[in-house]
Amino acid sequence: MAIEETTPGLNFIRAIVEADIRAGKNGGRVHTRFPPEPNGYLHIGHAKSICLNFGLARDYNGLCNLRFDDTNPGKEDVEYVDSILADIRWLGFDWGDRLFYASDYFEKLYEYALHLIRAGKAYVCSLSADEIRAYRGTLTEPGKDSPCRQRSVEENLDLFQRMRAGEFPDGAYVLRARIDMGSPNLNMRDPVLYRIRRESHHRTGDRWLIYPMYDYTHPISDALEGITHSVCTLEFEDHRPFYDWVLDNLPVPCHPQQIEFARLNLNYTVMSKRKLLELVDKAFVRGWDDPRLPTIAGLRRRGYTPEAIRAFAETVGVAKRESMVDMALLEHCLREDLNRRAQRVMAVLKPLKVVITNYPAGRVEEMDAENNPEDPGAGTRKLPFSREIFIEQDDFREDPPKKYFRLSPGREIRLKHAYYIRCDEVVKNANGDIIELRCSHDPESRGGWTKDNRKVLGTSHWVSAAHAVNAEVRLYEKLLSVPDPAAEKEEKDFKEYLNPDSLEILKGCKVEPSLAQARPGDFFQFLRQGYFCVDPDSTPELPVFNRSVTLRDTWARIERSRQDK
RNA sequence: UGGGGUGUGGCCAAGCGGUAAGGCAUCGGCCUUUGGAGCCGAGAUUCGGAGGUUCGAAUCCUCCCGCCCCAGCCA
Repeated sequence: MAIEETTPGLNFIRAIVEADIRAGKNGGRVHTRFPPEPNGYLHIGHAKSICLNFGLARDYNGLCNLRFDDTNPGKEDVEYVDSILADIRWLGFDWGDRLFYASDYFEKLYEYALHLIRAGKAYVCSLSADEIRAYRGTLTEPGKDSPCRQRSVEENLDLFQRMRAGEFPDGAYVLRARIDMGSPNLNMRDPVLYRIRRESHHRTGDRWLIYPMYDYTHPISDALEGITHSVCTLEFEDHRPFYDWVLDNLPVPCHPQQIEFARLNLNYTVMSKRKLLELVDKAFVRGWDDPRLPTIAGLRRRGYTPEAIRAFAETVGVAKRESMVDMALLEHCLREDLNRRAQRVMAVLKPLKVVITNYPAGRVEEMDAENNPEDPGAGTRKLPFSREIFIEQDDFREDPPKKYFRLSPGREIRLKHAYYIRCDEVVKNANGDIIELRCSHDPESRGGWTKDNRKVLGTSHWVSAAHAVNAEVRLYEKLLSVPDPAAEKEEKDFKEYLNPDSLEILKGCKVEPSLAQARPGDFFQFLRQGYFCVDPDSTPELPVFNRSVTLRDTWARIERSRQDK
């Protein structure tokens, strides 16, 4: 694994793993696995688990398998396995030749089931789904034994084989573990091991008519692969006694240890597969890779880097308490990565024309611009400057408020890498809209300096009108308008909280000429605005940029706090 | 009113009997040809609450309270 992060501090799982290594457990071996079900796209929460499992293997000289938990054919699809493979690879992890599918083990799983039946530890039950539920009891009352619990081994064997052979319709029988209907842990009240499903499986086709349940499949799959530490999320804590029961009652090669941690929750977004699927299916977003979604595909299209996501996964930590991580932390991780690496470029999103009246018409100067002040090795490039330029509409106020350090009538600012300009005249149309500024430049300020060292109010980005490239820019905001719909007073459907302003498409943006060559996947810092990446929709005729994250914006904060008052 | 977990500043999170790490966010200041970046500084007399043990407790004990998960032939 070519991951460069230094070994992170110890979380409780690493503490367990290190203690096991010290104790010589598993011969000092560490072997984890990431076990997604191919029924949806991976999201940032999965990324945390991926980084955890692959990171454990990386840091303790171990291995991490990728295994698809594909035991429910009705919900699963190859589209999902393909996307999952691509996303994990993109995140920077490598499972080597250890790509497995639970469906690879169907035959062995079946044989193990036979073993349980012969040992009197599993039986075929003819109760209906409703009856099983009724017999299960409740949280506070014990369940009742199924009348089928005493079926003979021979009859169970015969029935189970015939279930496989397809002699019965869906739902006619299930295979159940015989444990304890009085257990306070519902998962131990004779859980279902196999159900009949006449469904075609994306890998095994129509070979199977019975499918094993997750709780039965998972421990055996782990054992067959020699997993040492089986890391999963908190909701499976109650399942651990059954995980152990399966392994204790079957002649499996080893007994992995299941360890549970709290899943990641992020505010202002949705993380459940069900909700993500709904947003995609009902076209609230443009697809699984919509840049507003916390899916890996969406984050990638948004401009997130694998490095930023990995750093985030390390930073949030691993623990057992339910938590809600602030989206600002994710954004911070992206900024930190991109600040070091992104080339700075000039892009005017909402253009305002400026005519520099004392600059000769037809003259073009090539100004030197550094590509990245954080990285001297990034070099410089030439920017054409001419009499007519565009600046940002936000960089001019006819009536500037206090602390506004930008252009206004009579005031002087610096055009980054170019000249100082002073605003002499504001041109408006019949509606009173400002359509043009007439300014004069100081020829002595070429490059953005003057000998007298006088201070200017601020520095603006700009682009030469004659040389600018037209572009489309997509601005993204939070997916939800509230941090946590579940915490709202009124219980509404989560879709009620979708932020109506999560996407703003800007046409007619003006970007510096070098950006005509930008390719999908390239990322930049649009000076003073944020980090942007080239969208796959981009064409040579019309580049399309996605805003990945804004720069920290002190002025915006001042204005916001003024509004609050 | 069964069982399993969990409660440390706004959000994460260390800490495992010796007197509250770190990150994000926030607020000041410095610096700045990005109101970016960077740098410096501020904030829990306190660890869900109440008792107790101890020279000493976030860490041990007792009781109480809050929150999460479990009654799929989903994972």
